[in-house]
Order: sequence, then C-alpha cells, then structure tokens
Amino acid sequence: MLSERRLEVLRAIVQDYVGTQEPVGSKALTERHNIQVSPATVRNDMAALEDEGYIAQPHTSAGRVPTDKGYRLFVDRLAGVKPLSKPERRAIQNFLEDAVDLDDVVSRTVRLLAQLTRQVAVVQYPSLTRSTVRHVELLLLAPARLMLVLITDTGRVEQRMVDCPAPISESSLADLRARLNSRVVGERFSEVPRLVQDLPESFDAEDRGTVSTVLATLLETLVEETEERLMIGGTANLTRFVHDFPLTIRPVLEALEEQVVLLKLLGEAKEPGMTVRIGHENVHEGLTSTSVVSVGYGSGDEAVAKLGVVGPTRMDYPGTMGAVRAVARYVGQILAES
Amino acid sequence: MLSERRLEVLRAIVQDYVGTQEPVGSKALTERHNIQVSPATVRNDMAALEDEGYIAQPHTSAGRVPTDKGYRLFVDRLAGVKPLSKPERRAIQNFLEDAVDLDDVVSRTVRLLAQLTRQVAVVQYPSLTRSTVRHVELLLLAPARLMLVLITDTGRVEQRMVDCPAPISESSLADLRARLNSRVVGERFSEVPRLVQDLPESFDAEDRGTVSTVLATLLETLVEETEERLMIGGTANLTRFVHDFPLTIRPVLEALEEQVVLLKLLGEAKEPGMTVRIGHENVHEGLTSTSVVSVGYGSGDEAVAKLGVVGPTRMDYPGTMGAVRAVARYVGQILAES
DNA sequence: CCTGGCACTCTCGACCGGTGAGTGCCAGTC
DNA sequence: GACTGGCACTCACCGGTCGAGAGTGCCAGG
Repeated sequence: MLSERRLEVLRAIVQDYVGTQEPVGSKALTERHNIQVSPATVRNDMAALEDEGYIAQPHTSAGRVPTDKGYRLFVDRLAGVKPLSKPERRAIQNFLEDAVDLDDVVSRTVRLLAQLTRQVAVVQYPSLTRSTVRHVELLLLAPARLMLVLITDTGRVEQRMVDCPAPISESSLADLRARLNSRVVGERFSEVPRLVQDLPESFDAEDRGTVSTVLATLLETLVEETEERLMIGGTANLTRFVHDFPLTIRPVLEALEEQVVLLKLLGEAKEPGMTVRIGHENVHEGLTSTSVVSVGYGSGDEAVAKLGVVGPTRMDYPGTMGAVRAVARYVGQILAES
Repeated sequence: MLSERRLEVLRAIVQDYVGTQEPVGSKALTERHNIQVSPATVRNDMAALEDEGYIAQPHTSAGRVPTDKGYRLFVDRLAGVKPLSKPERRAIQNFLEDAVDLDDVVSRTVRLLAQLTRQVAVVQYPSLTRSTVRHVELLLLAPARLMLVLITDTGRVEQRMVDCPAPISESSLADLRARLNSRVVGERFSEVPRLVQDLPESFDAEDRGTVSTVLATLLETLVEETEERLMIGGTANLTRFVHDFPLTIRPVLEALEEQVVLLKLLGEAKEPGMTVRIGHENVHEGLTSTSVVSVGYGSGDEAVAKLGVVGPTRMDYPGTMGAVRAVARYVGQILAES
C-alpha cells in the first residue's frame, strides 16, 4: 500500500506532466509543489512508484512519466471532477438552446465539447432502441410504391422506400396508417414487433401482401437504425501534441473514421456515471495511446445515447471530465424540452 | 511560348515528383523517361521553365519542384483524365447500390472517394434549392403543438416543431394538410412561397393564425436548409504526406471542420465540368498548399450538389480526376433510381 | 542547338565532445 | 526507521565539423 505522501507525489507528477508534456524530475517537483521533503526523499518515493508500475522513465536518467496504471490511480483516487465556471455553463446553455433540430443539437454539442476540452469530441445520436414511436407516416408515391416515415420521441426521423407487391388504394393506406399508429404510438421500439404481428390478418386479401411488406420494412428500420450514427469533431486538436506525432495521429484518425469502432467504444462504457478508459484499456490498437472519457445522456432519467472525448492519455482529466459531464447534462435538458 | 520538348520535360517533372515526392534532377529525368536529349540539355530547359515560373528549386542545387503555375499548366494542357478500370467501376456501382437511404448514399460515396483517391473526400448533400416537394406532413403532437415534416424528391427529410398560437382540431389540420400538398407537391422550393401565399385567407378566423405559423415555419425550413450540409471522410489520408507536415495538417483539418469554408469552396466551382483549384488558387489560407478537385452531380441533367477531394498540390491529377468524375456519375445514377 | 566536362553549392547524415538534468546509492543525522 | 546531503554516473541534447552525393550553371566544342 502506498503512503499518503507517495500518492501526493504521483498526483504532482501527473499534474506537472499534463501541464508541461515533459518528464518531471525530483527537484522540479519539490520546487513547484509544496512538498515538505527533500528531492532525495522524493527520489525514493519515485523509485517505489516505479516499482509498482505507476510511473516510468522514457530513458535512464530522465524524469518520470505516468504510466497508464498511474493515470488510472490518479483518476480513481486522486482527482475529482472539476466543475465548470458559471460563465462557461451559461455559455453552453445559450449555445445549445439555439439549435433548431436534432442534427443541429448534435453538431453544436460536438463543436462545444471539442472547444471546451480542446480534444476530439464524439457524440452519438440518440438511440432508437430505448426510444418510443411518435408517429408512423405512409405516403403513396406511385400506385405500388410508398414511403415509410418513422418519427421518434427524440425527434429523429427515418424514411424508407417500400415497393409493394400490389397496388394499394389511398383509402386502404389511410386505414393502415390509422391502425398502425393507434397500436404503436408511444410504444418502445422493442415492443413494436409484438404489437403489429397480427395486423395483416385484419386486411382484405388483396392488400395483405402490401401490409406485410410495409410492416417488414418498418421492423427492418427499427433494427437497422439501432446501429447508431455519430458525429465527431475537433480532429484538428489532435495536432496539438506534435511530440510523438505522425506515428500516433494516423491510427487515431483511422479509428475515428470507423464508426463501428467508436460505437463499440462508447457502448462498452458502463451505464451510470462517467467512464474513463485509459491507454491500453482501449482494445482497439489505434487508440492505445489515447484516453476516452464518455458518459450517457438522455432526455429523462435514462440515457438514450452517449458522448465523450478522445484525447492523449496525458490529458487534464478533472477538467475534461467536468466538461463532458456538464455538456451531457445540458444536452439532456435540451432534448427533454423539445 | 514553350517548345514541345519543354512541355514534355514539365510533364515528366510533375509525374516524377508526384510519384517520389522528391525534387527531381536532370539526370534522373533522362533516365526514367525516354527523353532523347542529354541531361545538360534538360538542364537548360529546366532553367527556362524556372524563368517562366513553372518550376522552382527548394534550395540552390537541389532538383526542381513544380509550382502551382506548373501544376496548372499540367492540368490544363498536359494531362488527361485517367478513366477507371472496368473492375473499379463495377466495384463502385456495387458498393453504391447497396445504400439504403440518402444518408447511406452520401456516407458510402465519401468512403468510396476517400479510398479510391487516397485523399480527403467531401460530399455535399443534394441541395434543396433545385429540389421539388414530394410531400408535406403535419402531425398533431399536442393540442397546440405540431410537427412539420418535409420530404423532397431527393429523399431528404426535414422536420420542425411548430408551436401554434391557438389549438387546432384534427379536421382543420387534415384540411390544411390536403390543401397544402395539393398546391406544392411536385413544385420547386423556390416556387413554394408564391404558391402558399393566400392560403391562410381560406381558413376560418380561429385557425388562421395557426396556418400562418405553419406556413412561416415551412418557408423558414426551405430557406434554412438551403445552406447545405456535407460529409467528409478520409482525413487519415492527410498523414500520408508526412514531409512538411504537422505544419500543414493543422490548418487543413481546421478548414475541413468549418463546413462554411468547404461549402464556399465547392460553391465557387464553375457549374459544368470538373473544377481543379490548385494551391493558392484556394483563397482560404488553410488550404493554400492543397488542391481541390470538385464536380457537380445530380439525378438528372442538372447538378443538385457537388463532391470532390482535397489533397496536396502534389497529387495524381489524372487519376484523381478520373475517380471523382466516375463516382459523381454513379452517384447521379443511384439518385435517379431512388 | 545540343553535349560533355568541370567547378561550385548546398543538403544530409555521421561523428564528437561538452553541458546539464536527472538518477541511484550511501553514509550520516534526527 | 525515515529523511537528507553528497557524489558519481548516465544519457539526451546541442552545436560544430566533415565528407559524400546530388544537382546546378557555365563554357567550349561538335
């Protein structure tokens, strides 16, 4: 077990390193932080911390740098979440309130998060799985061709073309529309398949095929769109750490373009509270030198999607976590209002 | 006026430089290309080309590098557009055909273009200005709150919340929906304001305010969404030119995140045919060391939007132009079918 | 007008020694 | 037993030097 002072030394190392981006030595530490022991003592502590794997030296006789394990300890036990200042919070709220639609909310959130944290921001569109149906619309485009529009309570809209096996009349369509909506509006997506199961039977034989086709497309849409979309921004911030560069930035950019990877990343985060994955805790190899801070957000109690930032392991964790949490809250509020 | 051989030398320089990314010298040129004169002669030609401003040396006694002006001449007079191979074309078509909706078409196009050119791809969503209305839907969410959904012939869907000044009945709403659609379906966006102008007058006094509000929101949507959205991809390709890098990549990433800049960039391109903007021809300062190849695409004869790629000035112009043109064509086809 | 030859320039990589930050260890002190 | 001061040691970094190589410009001759 590490003594109180050693933890203090680790905290100081993390803070200094995050600030300067340079390995930190024993002397500098005692000078910059009010540590009441001599450099020699700190050296002993550092040696101990190194034995335990919390810090490491890039090369013999250089300062120490925190390891992933060191950051982990820092985040878990040494650092709090730094709340944003009032003006910052007000700015967030104002900026988000001006959004005109869901796309705008998401895109503003991304920009905001990127700007606040000066890192790469990732925002997932509100999920459909936990959403409920607000309305299903059917439009006749041609005698045997129609468009299915699905509107969710989070304001998301999905559309699909449907080619019908047989022409359908406006009146039958109106009938279908009405019955469909009376059954599914307000229901969760996961409930829909069960609720519409027997619907084709109640139609005339001539329309039954079309009804089945429409329902099949609807169910398909529910499933397909469950695989979420997301928006990223602030990639220019990656260039701020020009140290180990091109080597690192390449795989990160590649990983960011693979939405699947990101979605998995966000998905892995445990539900309540914020998740911080540090360095090699991220399995994707492009992201092993980055940390991901993510959190769920939602219009009510439940999280409907997640957002977060991707940055170097040497990030300002308290600040980043504060920004992520604050943004998530305000986005939730905005969604709840609309 | 430059002699035939000097143009040939310029072409060779551009090709070699694009291939190797290194300044090309007189000796190497005569070896790699079947130029039937000696290096000394080529040197004289190079001196002439340099006087004219087509090439430059990074430092005294290094090889030559094409200038923006040199690339310009190359693109205008020396290079054709390299058509894609049959397998490539088939791959494009197959890949795009699997798209399920407009978002998917755009996102597939971006990925495709990025992969083919190994550069950053930019695809604009089909514009609404030239689009026609396919359907307007109105949904009553609460007594005095409704949702307006606008569906275009390009498959795009926009939604807006409308807060009504007074409650409106389902029947009045149905009436409005029917009249509205009968007037605007099939019409161009630009025509809509004129067509709905006198609509409020035909309603009862109690509903008139609501009708006006709905129409105002509709018109607003038409205007707002005229400012286009776009999707970019392949940013990881920026890291391929690690030479002069971190310096250059930063402003480029920043420019790419500013959609306004990109839209302006695409917008500047002259309508018919492909546009190539080289280096400083791009006014935005972040992009002065890049070239942009763009072209319009559309479902019919008219271009509804543009797409293109952003890469270093030292790009393979014929190949890039070929890929851009091919992709634009196939996307046009896909849009026409849906 | 083209060509071979020649002197010149300039970048690049290797090598080298001095400097300084930082370390580990040890003996001494509280 | 914990802390401290001192000391020898290790490297990364910086600046300068040097040789190699590639490329150029120019000139005289075919």
